[in-house]
Order: sequence, then structure tokens, then C-alpha cells
Amino acid sequence: MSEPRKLEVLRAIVEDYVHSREPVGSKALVERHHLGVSSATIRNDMAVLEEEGLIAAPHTSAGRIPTDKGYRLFVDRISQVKPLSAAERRAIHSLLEGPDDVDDILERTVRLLSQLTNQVAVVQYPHSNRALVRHVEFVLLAPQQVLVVLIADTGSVGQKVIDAGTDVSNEALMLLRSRFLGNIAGTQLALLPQVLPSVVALCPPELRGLAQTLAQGLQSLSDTSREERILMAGTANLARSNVDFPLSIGPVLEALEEQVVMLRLLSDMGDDPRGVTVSIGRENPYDGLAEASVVATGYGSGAKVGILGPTRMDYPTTMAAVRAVARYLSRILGA
Amino acid sequence: MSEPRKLEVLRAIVEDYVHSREPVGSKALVERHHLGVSSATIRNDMAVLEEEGLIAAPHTSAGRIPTDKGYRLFVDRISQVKPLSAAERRAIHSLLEGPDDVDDILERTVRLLSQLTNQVAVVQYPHSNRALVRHVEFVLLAPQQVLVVLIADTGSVGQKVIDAGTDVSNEALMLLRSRFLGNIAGTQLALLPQVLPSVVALCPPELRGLAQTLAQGLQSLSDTSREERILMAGTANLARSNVDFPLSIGPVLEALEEQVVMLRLLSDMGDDPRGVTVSIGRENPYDGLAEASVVATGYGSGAKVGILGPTRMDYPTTMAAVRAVARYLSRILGA
DNA sequence: TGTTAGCACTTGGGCATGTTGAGTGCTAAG
DNA sequence: CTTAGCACTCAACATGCCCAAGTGCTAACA
Repeated sequence: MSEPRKLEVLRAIVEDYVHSREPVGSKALVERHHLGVSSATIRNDMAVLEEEGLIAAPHTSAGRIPTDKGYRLFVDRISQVKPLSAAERRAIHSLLEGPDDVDDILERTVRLLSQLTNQVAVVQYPHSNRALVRHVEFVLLAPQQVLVVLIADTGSVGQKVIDAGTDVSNEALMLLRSRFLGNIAGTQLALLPQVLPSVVALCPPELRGLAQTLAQGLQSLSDTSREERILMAGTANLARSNVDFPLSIGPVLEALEEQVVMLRLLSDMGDDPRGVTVSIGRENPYDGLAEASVVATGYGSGAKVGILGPTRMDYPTTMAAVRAVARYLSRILGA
Repeated sequence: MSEPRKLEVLRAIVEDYVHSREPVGSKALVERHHLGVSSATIRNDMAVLEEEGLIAAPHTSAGRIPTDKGYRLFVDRISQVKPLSAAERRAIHSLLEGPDDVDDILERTVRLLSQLTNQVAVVQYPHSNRALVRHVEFVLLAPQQVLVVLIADTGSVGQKVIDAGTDVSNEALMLLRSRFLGNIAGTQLALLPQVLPSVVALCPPELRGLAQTLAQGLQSLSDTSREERILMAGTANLARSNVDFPLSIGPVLEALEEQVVMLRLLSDMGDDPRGVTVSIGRENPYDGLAEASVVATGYGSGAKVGILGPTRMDYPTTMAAVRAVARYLSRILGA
């Protein structure tokens, strides 16, 4: 049997199954797609595909379903990205309007992406490596507690409460504030770890300890606080796509709620700058997502956007949507 | 038939049904609860209860299920709040530990509440009426865009990007910053609407327009931004509690995702300062929640905490948990 | 008047049985 | 390598049956 036809058959199976949600048999296959051969031939091909682990039969006399491996081959070698419809392009374009508030943009992005794909959309806060320190503020909340605020010129604001361990005077705090501000304003956030120690060294000895604590606070704000948050939308789509399909949506919701899980998941996925990465079913490191796939890609300077849905999803369209949204997002945030 | 027994029967039905998830019949009822009468008598009572619309039968020869009205009577007149277990008290106590960062505390609160009740927990950001202005910052993001940051002494930080409509110089912004800061530092957030106009009046005429725009930004941060956000956790519980119960969880997820819906829902519920408010099934203003109940109460200075779950829930325990958590929350945030 | 026992009646769920149709694998011929 | 044909498998559906749970009603009882 010919190799190209084998792939063609796999493609047909995947497409039909995604569309109908039902196991697809040899006869239906030849009817819906004009492969130039008979159902018997297809049957032979299917037997081979099954042997190779690309498709499987739920029970003896039923059609075949793509396996994770089958989907993998499909996305890697068979499918081609579907162009977006005009309406979809328009929807993405309208993202460009409105204020350039980061939170706002991300919020709208996830909503849009979840509507475009009918899946759960997820976006990671953008990496702010290139961002510059705009302002630093220390606020005394309680005798031993200080609120540290770091404002970047990109408009992102990080905040954190730290425990000084000892009573702090407002005067000392003001002094340190101007010291820090004078020395790190305009510095790249990414460089803070290198710059902060010297600032601490410049402080009066009796405030050295406090300065050190504050510096740690600032540093943690610069590298983690922002990047380690995700935003999501469209969880209701999980319920919709799984009606009459008792995929246990519980574990999936759990995974989505655990930001740590999602963050690891996203960052574990390759970072092909031009392509879209897909993680299928059991390829996912998290057990609860054994029947789900993640389609994601990077944007801006390395953060991720993507969607999560059932393994049985329309990969070409979904990948196109994710890629397009990521591109627009890069463009907007890069401006 | 005696009025007290009728209520006792209703109570038994509610409790059994919540526990077993199955319609409860007269015979099972007399066996499990030692009401001093026979099943025939119970049958008569049940007929009356049904006539009054407090219970209903799914089909001719099945047991009875409480109606929304039945649950209502149950929570209003029959049930008494169950004391929390020692383990639960301990869990709540541990909330007291850790940093007093508002976001942190709320995050842990929803998690805790969702675990205690096995439902979806929701908390509204605390009202910051009494909070004082600690700091104001204006950051020029683009020639016409300014990031406005408002920091309160409670540790809450509000931010917003506003469109100036015309090019803004950094010098002007600095000038306005010190004007605003000098005049409103220490002011209650709630008083900003009254104070801000006079500050604007003090500004140089050529900056009056910009000052006005900034003032509006600050004001919106003070009264809306914070209070109009909610945090939630435990959506996975929806899936768990509804296994083998095809309650459409889709609409519920949709409602949860629409912060506007949830906010209206919460604020529409009465604000009995000592008690807990319950909204049952179709009592909810939102159609998607026709089979869900909300148990909520106020904390601090009026914001709400609560849970959302299926109509068939263990109200006494849930109400106790919500109330206890709200109390601790008030205590922590009030400190 | 309220309670109870007894009884006829209803009905959904479980089970065994039969039927159908989609789909397969295999074989033999083209 | 492809194809027609055929026997075989098996989930899904339908049918009929029985049973248990539960009800409403009536008549007797305290």
C-alpha cells in the first residue's frame, strides 16, 4: 500500500472524527472523501494504521478513533494551517482598539481566543525583561510590615507585603525609598539582581538589614510576581464540548485552577518562535489532562498564550487562531 | 396533623435527600428517623406538604424531593447552624498566619472555603472606604497615555491607564503628581470625590484639563476598581458534586466567569450583618443558576464572601462555614 | 379528629431475550 | 496491490417481563 494514501486515510479519519465525534468506519470514509479506492482497501490500510498505533477501535465492530500518536502525526506531518475567516480577522483586529493597559489587553485576549476556538484560553503575563524601573514605593502597613510596590514603565505594577522582622520607622523607610529610587530608576528589571546589592551597600549601616530585606522584595517582584500569573477564560466551553461525552471535566478544572500546574505546562512546551506547539493527551505531564490537548505559542518576549481543549479538537483551525492572536498580541505590546 | 411534626417531616426529607441524592419515601423516612408514627401517617403529612408546594414527586411512584420553597422554609425556620468540627476550626485559624497582604489573604480564604464546603467559593474584594490615600503615582507610558496608581495604607494598590487625549509632558505630570499628593495624602478614599475638584482648581490653568482627567482616574480607582473584583476557587467541585447528576454545569460556569453577574448577585443579597443570606434555585436573578444556591454574608465593611453550589446542599454546615470564615476575615482585615 | 393497617394501583429500573446494522477480517479472484 | 464477497462480532435498540418501592384510599381504631 502506498505511503501517501496511508497518511491520507489517517487525515480523513481525524477530520471525520473531530467533526462527528463518532468512530469512523471504512465505508463512510470512502463515501465522504473521494479516495479512489474501495472500502476493502481502506480496511487493509486501517489495519496497518492500527498496528502502528495511530488509530484504535473502541470495540470489535466499531469504526476507528485516532490515538494520541495519531493526532501527533496529524499535526506534525499532515495538517496544514487553515486560514482564518474574515470575521475572525476582524475580531482580532478590534483587539487593537481600546486602552493599552496590560491587564485590559490580556483580559480581552483570553476572551477573544476562547470565543474563536470554543475552548479554554490561557495567557501568561508578559515577561518584562526589557521593562525599566519607573518608580519604587515603600508603604508602612504595620510596625513590622512594609508594602513594596514596583512600577515599570510598561505600566505593569507589582506589589508585595514583606515582613521586616523588626520595627521600622517611617523616616528610615523614606530615606531608603529615595536611595533606592535614585539608584535604580531607569534600570532594566532584568538587571535588578546585579544592581540591588550595590544599592544596599550604599545605605547607612544601621539600615543595612532592612535595605537587604526590601531589596529582596523588589527583586522577587521583578522576576516572578508578574510572569508567574496566568489569566484564563472560557471554562464554560469545557462543559459544552463534553455534553454527551462523559470526559471527566473535574480533573481538568483542577489543573486550570492550579496556576502552578498551568505555568509549568506552558513553560515546558517548546518555544518555537514562529510555530505553535501542541501537547496531546498523555503527552501532558499532568495526569488530569490525559484526555486534553494544549495548543500554545510564545508572544512578546517569551510568555505564552494558548488554549486547552479535548484531544478531539480541530487542530488546524485552533492552531491558526492561537498563532494569529499571539502575533497581534506581540504587535500591540511591542508598540 | 400537628404543625411541629409537619416541619419535622420536611426536615427529615431535606436531610435524607441531601445525604442520599435520591427521592425519599415514607417508609424509609420512619426507619431512619424515629418519628413516633407509622409510614401511613407520614404519607398523609407528605400529601399536605406537596399540596403546599414544599416537596414534589419526580414521578408517580417515587419518593419526594424538596422544592426550592421547601429548602427556603428549611433554612428559614427549621435548620440550626451546625457547629464546625475541630479540624475545621483549626484550618480557619491557620488563615491568621502568614503575611497580611490583602490579595494573599483573599486567595487563601477562597481556597479554604471551597475545601471546607466542597463548593465553589467566591469572595469580593473588601470595601476600602476607611482606607487612606498613601501615595499617588502618574507614569507616562506613551505621549498620550498615563498610568495612574493609587496606593492605600491598607496595602491595596489600584492602577489604571487613562488616555489624556493630548500629548503630555513629563514635567507637567510631575508637577501634578506633587500637587495631588500634597493635597490628598491621608485623605479617606471615600472622600476623594469631594476633595479632588478643589485640587484640580488649584492647578495651573493650562493643566486644568489634564488634572481633571487624572482626577477622574483616581476617583474611579477609589470607588470601583477594587470593590468590583471577585476571586473564586473550587470550580472543580462543580464537576464532582454533579457526577451522575447531569445538572448542566455549563451555565453555572458561564455565570461564574461573568464577574458582573456574580457581583450583582452578591450585592443583591441582603446584608444582615450577623446572619448568612441564602438564595435558592430560581430565587436567583440569573437563569443559569436556576438549580444552584448561593450562601453568602458580608465581612469587613460590607463586601461579600460566600459559596455557590447545587440546590441540594448541606445548608446548615455550609452556612456555618461561610459565617465562620467571614468572621475571621473581618477580624484579620480589621486588625 | 388524628392515626393506623391493609390493599390495590402505578411506575421506573433491572434483566433476559431477540433483532438490526455497522463494521471488521479473511479469502480468493482479478 | 486491489477488490468483491461473505461470515462473524458486537453495541445499540427494542420488547416484554417482573419486582420493589412508593403512593392514595378506605375502613377500622383510639
